[in-house]
Amino acid sequence: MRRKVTLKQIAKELDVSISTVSKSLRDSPEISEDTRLKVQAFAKLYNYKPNNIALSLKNKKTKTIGIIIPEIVHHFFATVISGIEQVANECGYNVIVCLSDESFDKEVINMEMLANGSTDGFIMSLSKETQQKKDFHHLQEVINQGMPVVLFDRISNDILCDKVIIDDQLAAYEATNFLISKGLKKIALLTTVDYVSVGKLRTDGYLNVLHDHGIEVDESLIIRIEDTEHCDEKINELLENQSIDAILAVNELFAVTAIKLAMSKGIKIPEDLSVVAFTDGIISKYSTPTITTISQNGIKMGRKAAEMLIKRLELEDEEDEHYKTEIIETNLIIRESTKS
Amino acid sequence: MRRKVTLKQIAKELDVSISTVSKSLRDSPEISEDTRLKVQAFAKLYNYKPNNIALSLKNKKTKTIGIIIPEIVHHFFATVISGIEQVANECGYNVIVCLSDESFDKEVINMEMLANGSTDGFIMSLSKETQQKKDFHHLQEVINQGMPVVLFDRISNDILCDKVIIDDQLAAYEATNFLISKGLKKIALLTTVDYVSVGKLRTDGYLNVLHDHGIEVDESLIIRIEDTEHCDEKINELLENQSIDAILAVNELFAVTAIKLAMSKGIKIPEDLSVVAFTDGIISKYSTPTITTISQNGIKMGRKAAEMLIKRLELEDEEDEHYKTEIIETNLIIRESTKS
DNA sequence: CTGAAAGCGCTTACAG
DNA sequence: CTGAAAGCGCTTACAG
Repeated sequence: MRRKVTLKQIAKELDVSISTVSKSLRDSPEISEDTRLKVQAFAKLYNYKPNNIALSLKNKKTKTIGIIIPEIVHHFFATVISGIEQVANECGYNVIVCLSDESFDKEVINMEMLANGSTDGFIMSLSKETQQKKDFHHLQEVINQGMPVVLFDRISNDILCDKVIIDDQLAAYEATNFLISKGLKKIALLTTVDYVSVGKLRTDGYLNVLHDHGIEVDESLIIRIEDTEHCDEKINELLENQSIDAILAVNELFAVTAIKLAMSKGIKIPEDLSVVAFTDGIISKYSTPTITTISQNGIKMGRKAAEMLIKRLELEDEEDEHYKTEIIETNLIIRESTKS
Repeated sequence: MRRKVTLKQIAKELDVSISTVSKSLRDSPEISEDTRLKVQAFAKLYNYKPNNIALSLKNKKTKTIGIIIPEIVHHFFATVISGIEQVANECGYNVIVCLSDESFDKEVINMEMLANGSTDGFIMSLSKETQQKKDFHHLQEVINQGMPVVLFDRISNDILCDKVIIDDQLAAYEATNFLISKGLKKIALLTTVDYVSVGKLRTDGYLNVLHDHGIEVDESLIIRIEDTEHCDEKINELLENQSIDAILAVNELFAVTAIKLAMSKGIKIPEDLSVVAFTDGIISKYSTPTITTISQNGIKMGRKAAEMLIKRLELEDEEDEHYKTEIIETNLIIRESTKS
C-alpha cells in the first residue's frame, strides 16, 4: 500500500521548502527552471495530485454541486441528473446527489448537511411534502448565506432564485387543443392533487383550453390522484362511469394504467379513446400502443440548470439579484395512442 | 446576507479562545458548565454548524462515498443508487455520483478526481469499454492507496475487492429451465457481446441448461447484440428466419423489442412465443403483455454494496485482505409473456 | 530564487 | 478550567 504523497513529503525528499514545491508545481515564474523541473519530475514519478479537500478549504469553494430531488428511480429525474452531470463535468464540477424521498424532513436534513461546506450551490426539485407545507425556510437560509440555488420542475414562486421549468400550463393547453382539433369532445384529465405545482398548472391549462373553446367543464372528468401507487381504482371508476373520447394524463404512469384498463374492457386505442401524457419517458416509448407524449426534455433542463448555477458561482460579483426563470420548450411526440 | 459563522467568530464575540469554543460545543468535561452553556447558547442563536470540509481535512475522512456507474438513465442503476443512498443516509454518509457514459477515459478521470480526497471509498460498476480493454489500473491504484472499492453487477475477477452480484449464470439457467419445463423446445437467446461480463455469464447459463437437457445448441438462435440502439434489425432477422418457441433476453429492452416485432408479425404472446427477460424494470411491468422477468433487486444490491463499503471504512484495522463476494438472490416474476 | 509565516476551519494533546 | 500550539494539506503575500 502506497499512500498518497503530499507536498510535505516531496519537500522533505527533495530537501526544499513546501512553498517551493507548491510554486514549482503551479509553474510559478518565481522558481528557477532547475528546481522547477526537478520537483515536477519527482511529483510525476510519485503521481502527486493535490488534495481536493485542502484546496476546498483554502479556496472556499468545493467545485461541487448539490442535487436534491424527490427520487431517483424515476426516469425524468434521472434524465435531469444526467444533464446536470454533463455540464458539471465539462466545467470541472462534481455532483453530489441526495434524495428527499418526497419527505420535507429529509429534504431539510440533506440540505443542511450539504450546506455546511460540502457544496457551492444547489440544484433541486421540491418534495411533495415541502410543496404541501409551503415551508421553505431551509432554502431561504441557504440563499441568505449566499449560496446560489436553482430550482427546476417542482418550484415555488415564494422562493427568489433562478428556476428552470417547462410551461406546464401552455403544454397542457396545447395537448388538449390537439385532442379537440381531432374532433374529440369528452376529454378527461388524470392529474395530481393541486398542491403539486406542476399538476396544478397542467390542470389550469386544461381548464383554459376548454373555456376558450366554450366547452363546459365536467368536474366528474377531472380525476385528482393523490396516491400514485393506487391510481388504478380511481381510473377504473372513471372508465366505468363515463364514456369518454380522450384522456390527458399528467404523467406516463396514469396514462399507461388507463390504457391497460381500457383495453381490458375492450375499449380500442386510439379508435375509441385517445391518450396523451406528460413526460416522455421509457414507458411511453415501449408500451403497446406507444403513447403520444409531451416531451419534457430532462437532459436539457438539467443542462440549463447546471449552466445557470455555474454561471452564478463563477460570477465573482456580489449577488446580482436578477433571478431568471428559463422555460424549456416542450413538444408533442405523436405516437400510436392518438389518431392520426 | 448572513455568512456562516465560524468558531473563530464565536470566540471573538464571546472573548474566549477558539479551543474553548470547540470544546464547549463538543460537550467536553474540561469546560466549566458556565462557559459551556454560554457558548452553546450563542452557537445555537447563530445557527453554528461545523464546516464539513475542515472536519474532513482534520479527520482525514470525508464521510462520502463515490459512485461511478455507466449511466443513470437506466432503471437498474437508478435503483442501485437509491439503495446505496438509503444506507449511506442511515450511516451519515453522502453520496457523490459520477457517470462514465460507458467510456473508459471518463471512468478513469472521474475516479482520479474523486480519489484525490473527495471520497473515502468507491462503489462502482464497470463501463463496457473498461470491460473490453480489461485495463483496471485506475482501480488498482485506488485500492493500493488504501481506499476500499466495492464492485457490483459489472465486475472483473482481475480486481481484488469486495463485490456484490447476482448469480447471473444460475439465474439464466433457471429461467431457461423454466421455459423448457413448459415444453418449449426452440429457445432463442438475445444477449450482449461476450466482453460484457454479465452477458457472458447469462449466455453460459443458457448453454449449460441446454447441455444438461441434452438439447443441441443451435448457434443461429443465439443473437449477440453489440449496439443496443439498433437491436431491432438483428431481432427481426431472427424472427423472420426461425420459428422459435421462446426467447430469453438479457435485458428488458431486447425483450420488449422482440415482443413488439413478434406481435406485428401476428405472432401471439405467450401462445406462440414465450418471453423471459433479465432485469425487472419499469418496461416489463407496463408493457403489453407484461413481461416475465428475473428480478435483479437493485435496491438490495445497492444496500449491500453500501453496507460492505461502510463496514470496511469503519473497520479501523489495517486492511484485512479478506474480500467477499455477496450474491443477491434473484427470483422469477411470472407475468403475461409466458404461459401459465 | 527560496523559504518562513499566515491562514482556510477545525480538533486535541499539552501547559499553565 | 482556559488557552496557546501544532497539525490536517494546501496557497500566497512577503522577507531575505
